[in-house]
Amino acid sequence: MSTAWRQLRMSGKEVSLDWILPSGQSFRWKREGEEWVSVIQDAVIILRNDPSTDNITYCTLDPRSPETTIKHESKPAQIPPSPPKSPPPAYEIDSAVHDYFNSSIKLASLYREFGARDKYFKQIADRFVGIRMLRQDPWECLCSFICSSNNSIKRITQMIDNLCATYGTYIATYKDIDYYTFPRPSTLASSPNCAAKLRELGFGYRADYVYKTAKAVADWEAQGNQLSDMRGKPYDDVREFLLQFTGVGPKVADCVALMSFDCHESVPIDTHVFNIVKRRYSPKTKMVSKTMSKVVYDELSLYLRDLWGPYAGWAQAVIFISELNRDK
DNA sequence: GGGACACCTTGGTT
DNA sequence: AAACCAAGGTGTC
Repeated sequence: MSTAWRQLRMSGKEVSLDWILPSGQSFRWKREGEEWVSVIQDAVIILRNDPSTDNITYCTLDPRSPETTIKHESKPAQIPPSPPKSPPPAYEIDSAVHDYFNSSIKLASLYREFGARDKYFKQIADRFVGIRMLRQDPWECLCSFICSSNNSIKRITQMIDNLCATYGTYIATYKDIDYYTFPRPSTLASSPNCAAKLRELGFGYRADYVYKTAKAVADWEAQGNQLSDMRGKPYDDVREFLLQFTGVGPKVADCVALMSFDCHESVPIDTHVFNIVKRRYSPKTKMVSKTMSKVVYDELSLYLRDLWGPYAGWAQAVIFISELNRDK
């Protein structure tokens, strides 16, 4: 039913799936017992956490397998079933998974540096180990974070599920859950009544943002561009580029820059980080305002970037998750 | 140019 | 139970 299990040679200190995958970087991971399942580069990936060996193994589903194709007749066949593709060769899956987890970046040394620069980080670091940034597909990341505005992780997840099930391409079923590709911008842009449909799918006022941005990106891509071309450009350029899209403000732009465009210094200031700064860092920042504004946003983001250094965004992820789990 | 204000919808709290 | 608030904010006056 699947290709062979392979090893993601990263220790628990380097990556903790249970912290990273459900905490609002990607909104597409499903937990199945000790496994985490999602789609990377249009292939279903199953990650298995093996605490006994302090290692993670993974495999990909073979879409042609009977076990994974049983459910076809039960779905509305609006999308013509394209002939099942064969799974990508193992080396491609390997490189995709390692790329997705930013595996060449060593977390241990980053934690050391953050701890040395910031007393508060040092204080919480022991309880929040293995928190790293994923390196996500640019369009999926951009689209997901447009949906994140004034919203909760739970509902964002639901919206993205609906989006993929409606506009994505079916890949395979695993443990009774169907997996789909993330729809391309051009698919959304050319789909009739897309914005209205998105509202029906629970997007609320974000439906227009997603549709307009999909159209803008599709047009731009039609001229021979690719979002991933922006990788490697300076943070300010990436940010300016992203801010042109409807539904993208400073916070969303910083998230996408950090999580998809390799801008490791980008520090998104969301409501949780804002709260924790008020509570823990405020005396140092002379930050008195109670509400967010563009100026306050820029000040805070810059302050934390200076405090944590070139990989400040990675420290932000740790702080963010610690705040999400404050009660635990 | 900054500061209210509205915005879809869901889930949790009072 | 009805009202209210917050949720990884943004666009618009």
